[in-house]
Amino acid sequence: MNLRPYYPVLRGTSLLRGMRDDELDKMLDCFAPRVRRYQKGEFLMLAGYETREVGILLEGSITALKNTPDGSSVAITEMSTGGLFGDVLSGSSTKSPVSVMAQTDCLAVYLPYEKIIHPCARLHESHLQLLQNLVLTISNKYFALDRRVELLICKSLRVRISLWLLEQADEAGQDTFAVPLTRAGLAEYLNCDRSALSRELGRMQREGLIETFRGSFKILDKERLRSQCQE
Amino acid sequence: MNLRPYYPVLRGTSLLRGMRDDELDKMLDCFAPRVRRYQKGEFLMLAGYETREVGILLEGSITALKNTPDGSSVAITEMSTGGLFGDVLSGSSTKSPVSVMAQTDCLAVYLPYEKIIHPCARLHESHLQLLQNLVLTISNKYFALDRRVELLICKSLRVRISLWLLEQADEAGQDTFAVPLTRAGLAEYLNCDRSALSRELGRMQREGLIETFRGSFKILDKERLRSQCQE
DNA sequence: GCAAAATTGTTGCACCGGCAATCGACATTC
DNA sequence: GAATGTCGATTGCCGGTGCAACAATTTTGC
Repeated sequence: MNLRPYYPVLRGTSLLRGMRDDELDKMLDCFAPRVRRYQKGEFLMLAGYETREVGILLEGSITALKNTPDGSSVAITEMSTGGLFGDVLSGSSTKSPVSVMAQTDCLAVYLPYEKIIHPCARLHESHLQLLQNLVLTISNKYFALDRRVELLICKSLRVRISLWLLEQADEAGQDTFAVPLTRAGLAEYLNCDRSALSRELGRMQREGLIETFRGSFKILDKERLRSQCQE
Repeated sequence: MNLRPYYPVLRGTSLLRGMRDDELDKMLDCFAPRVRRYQKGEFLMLAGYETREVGILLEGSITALKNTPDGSSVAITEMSTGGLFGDVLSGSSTKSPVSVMAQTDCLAVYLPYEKIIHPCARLHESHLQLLQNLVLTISNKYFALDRRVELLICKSLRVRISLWLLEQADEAGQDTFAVPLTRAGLAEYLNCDRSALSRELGRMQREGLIETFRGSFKILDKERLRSQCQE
């Protein structure tokens, strides 16, 4: 299958960021990737199985589901066109802790991990860049998870919220920002009850620390907010 | 510096697992690694800085410290000879979230990340293995952290303990096992108070679920223990 | 433009678990 | 053997937060 029409998508991924057409040509020639179409609701990946391929979503969107200890499953991430999945997994010998389901009809291409990790003898410069990108991608996911842990181990909800707000503001580069999260979603990320989150955000507003409206947040007193984290 | 005396140590690391002498010779020749000695209490790595080297501990032991939001720092890991540090970090563009301190006098060798990620033109087979090992190492750390998150998001302490016990038993391959953790250490991992942990373990013993003595645990009723995790 | 569904805020209640203090069992050192 | 330090267990207290229920508002679908 000719992947050229999808080169802009591929270039947008953290794995193949900024690669030129001729570079992609050469690499994809090496990889001989398989491409597959899915209907909404089909599974691209099943929890409990190993995988030796890195998937890139060319069309549509997907949901990652994690099986809870009690048998049901909860959504943990959503990804749209250009999304990468199986990247961490294919490099490890672990069985997948998540299933990946097609949220809409979609199209995915799979790069064999063996080919990625074993640069061919021609040793294309772009392949080395790809390797670096792979490690970078995985490492960044590691640190994202690490920050999450740092949030989760904070005992009081007030601290978790404060840390999260400061982190978001830092990321946004300004003290006013919006996030694409509902209250329920934020509560889940912060691992607390939705009503408790509302309650605490309300308190923090009354104390003049922040202002909130839906997904928008404004930090009014950064210093005092930082001091909330002390314990 | 001649590293030959340390080849057994290097072979024991997840990065250079099982490499033959001649392979190590060739690779270390490529890498031109630096070696440095530290006195007890010196820092091998400082939080807040980037690093572009993977460190391997050749002698002695080290402690990884994480700066808490309130300014102090807590120990999160200890490593002895053969320990690997900076592996995840050097592949990312993140600033180190941890400092690494020499717990005893020690000796470390540093492999430049650039050289690791850019296999030289001679394309040694062992270098490709090294790359695979690097990705494997980082991926495994990711999944270890992922399991930690899964523990932490469980609301009740009873569930967290039950999950942990089942995971440990699974890892040990039998229902009786010992872990090198004090109660305080376990409490920290499970993110709870030490006394609360004792209380709950006591309750679980009275209920006939488990038996504990110091660092030893015995699961008496695996089925019922699993059912504890339901909510 | 209306009904249904989703999202958010609010509040009372109950209870889990953090905290602090105390005790006993052991190990280590002088 | 006395002194000291480490580790685990126990207990009373009470504050934070999960839970359930309901109201207010916005969004979605037809």
